[in-house]
Amino acid sequence: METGQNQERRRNKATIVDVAKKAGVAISTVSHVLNHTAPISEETRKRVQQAILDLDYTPNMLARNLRQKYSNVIGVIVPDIENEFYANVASGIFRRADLEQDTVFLVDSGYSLEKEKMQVESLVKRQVDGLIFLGGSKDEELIDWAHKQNVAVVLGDRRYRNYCSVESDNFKAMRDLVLWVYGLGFRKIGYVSESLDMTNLQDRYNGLREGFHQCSLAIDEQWILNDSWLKLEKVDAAKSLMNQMVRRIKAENMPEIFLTSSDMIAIGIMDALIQNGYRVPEDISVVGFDDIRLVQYYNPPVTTIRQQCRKMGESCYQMLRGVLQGHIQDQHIVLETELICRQSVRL
Amino acid sequence: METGQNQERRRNKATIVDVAKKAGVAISTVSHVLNHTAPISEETRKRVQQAILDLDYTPNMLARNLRQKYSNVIGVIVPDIENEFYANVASGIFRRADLEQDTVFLVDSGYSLEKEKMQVESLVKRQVDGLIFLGGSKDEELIDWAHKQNVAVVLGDRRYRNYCSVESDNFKAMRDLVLWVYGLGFRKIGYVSESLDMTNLQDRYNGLREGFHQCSLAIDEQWILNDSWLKLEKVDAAKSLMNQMVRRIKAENMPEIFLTSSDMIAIGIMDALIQNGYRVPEDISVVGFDDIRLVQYYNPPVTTIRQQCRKMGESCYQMLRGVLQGHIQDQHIVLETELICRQSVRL
DNA sequence: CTGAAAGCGCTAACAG
DNA sequence: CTGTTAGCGCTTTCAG
Repeated sequence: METGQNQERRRNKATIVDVAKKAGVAISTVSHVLNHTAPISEETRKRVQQAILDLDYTPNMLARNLRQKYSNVIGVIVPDIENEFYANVASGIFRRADLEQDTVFLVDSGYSLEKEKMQVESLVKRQVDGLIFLGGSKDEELIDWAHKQNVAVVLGDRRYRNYCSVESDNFKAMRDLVLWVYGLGFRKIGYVSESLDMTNLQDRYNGLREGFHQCSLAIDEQWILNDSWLKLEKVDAAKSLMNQMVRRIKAENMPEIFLTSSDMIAIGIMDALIQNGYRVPEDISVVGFDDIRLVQYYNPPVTTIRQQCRKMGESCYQMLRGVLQGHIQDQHIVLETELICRQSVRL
Repeated sequence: METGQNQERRRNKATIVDVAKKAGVAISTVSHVLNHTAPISEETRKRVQQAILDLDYTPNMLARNLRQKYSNVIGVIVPDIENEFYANVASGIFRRADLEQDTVFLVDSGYSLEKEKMQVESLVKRQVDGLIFLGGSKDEELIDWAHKQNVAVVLGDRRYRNYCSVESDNFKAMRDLVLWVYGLGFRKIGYVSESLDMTNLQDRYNGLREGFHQCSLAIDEQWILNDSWLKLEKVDAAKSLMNQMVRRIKAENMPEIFLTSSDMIAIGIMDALIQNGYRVPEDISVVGFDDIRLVQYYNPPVTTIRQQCRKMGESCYQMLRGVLQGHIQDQHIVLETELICRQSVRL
């Protein structure tokens, strides 16, 4: 932004001084009627109110917050707002925050640590009271830094140290899923996931292993895909990766079912499978994760693990308020998931 | 937020004074090394840098912006971040803003004027340089107010007065669509849209009428649905509304094709149609609008009008920078749309 | 109940 | 090249 220009902006905005002058009262009186911070005679209040209206005065929060040491603003950092899951969680935060008097500012880091750093610094420098980190990875230093700068932090869909957090029971979800498909008779089980650099992904993978273990199944590495590419362009990456796998593995050696860490990945896989002549679920079954809107309309509708996105957002916000008020710390909420049976699994 | 608590927060944060003291220099010197606003000897700079590191000092932007009169922050207001269209546009803004040094804060108004008002006021009071309003309606006063408060405003996917705006060519898109389906042989054409309280919706509707006019087709009101409910829960509302229509209108009097103002609505309609025994597109065809990801995976894949969402976001941002720098005003960008033929229209 | 005055943390002249 | 100082707009004692 060009400075010369901007210095012109806001030049003629009315300040509290103007209001005081116009109303013929002291500055502090205006402040008091504004904040109901002292009893003011009906008569002067009226005059002040009128002056405010006349001048179209709007208090400058920067100045106010500079004094007050708190801003009633919280920041939310998401890796990718186009991802329906994050959009849903964010929505939960917004809806919940609307009920209070907080304002929440959302920023999108685009899965880039560098950008995230800029965003978080920007938020912290503007004295937000708290920060909610949704997803994200390898940014632990940043979280610690924010915390050291005295801003309250809450983690959503992830976990780190003893920062307050709320997440799904990823381990249990995936373990139980394995047990379920095992019960259905599946033995050749594949798994496709983003690289395991996020705790939630790691948990799911661990749950998977535990499930395998409980069923005395050995993991066949050739059926396991963990690719970091899957994080950014889930559908396309999954499609391409699955195409490779189909080329690499003969039909009789393919898994009977693919479990995944994300609905988008499941979609990509099914696209590839179908293109390669496999029928879903007759030849190969697929299970998603998240239950985003897309999967219920896919053909076939996708069996998936539903996360309580909205609830997650609401809990994050509630929790943040708790730590802000000082009566919560080191709390970790775990949300139950739910298996949604549709038609992508052969029963 | 409880005041007592918050006043404790940030108590021990280092300020520029601490840094100056520690480095044994004047305050302004610190400021200068921070902002590269005067040449500083290598030696003192080093000392200052070290002090900054030692104290974990972070500049307080509130204080800085209080002096500088501009904040390098822009705000984005969306009606609903869960709506993929807005998420895409927002993403375009974020991506484009990352390239510059601006930080952008997004807020979600949840289609509520009251909430939007709070959000916008909050943004303006915090001295954002500019605001991008995406969608929204009946908030003209608010826009005027923001403008009067000296913040630059740009409108996305809408239009109002001579505020800078960027939107799709909604009129043309819908008119051409009518001509196209007419050319395909369709004569009984229905239309389902949110209520016409947004300029973009109004434009589409006008385009529709113009198309009808050019084809010398009369509009059959019983085939036209404009319901405000469709704004909030598009799919469910559309489904329910279509169920009603099916019950109201005998099969032989149903339209041969439904045009819509949104993909979500198209989905809802198709769901209802299919549930009622109609085949899409054999019995009735449907066309969407937006080309969100969902529709390419629907069964059948949906023919739709693609909007350049990402581009819209990028243009909004660019334009805002333009007006901030003062070399743009009263500019209105119109983005072309594209007809994406899939299988929901009988050819 | 109202007013005067001291800052909050920082920048921007202006001197030295 | 470095230091002094006067505010930015507001809140908040503390007197009156």
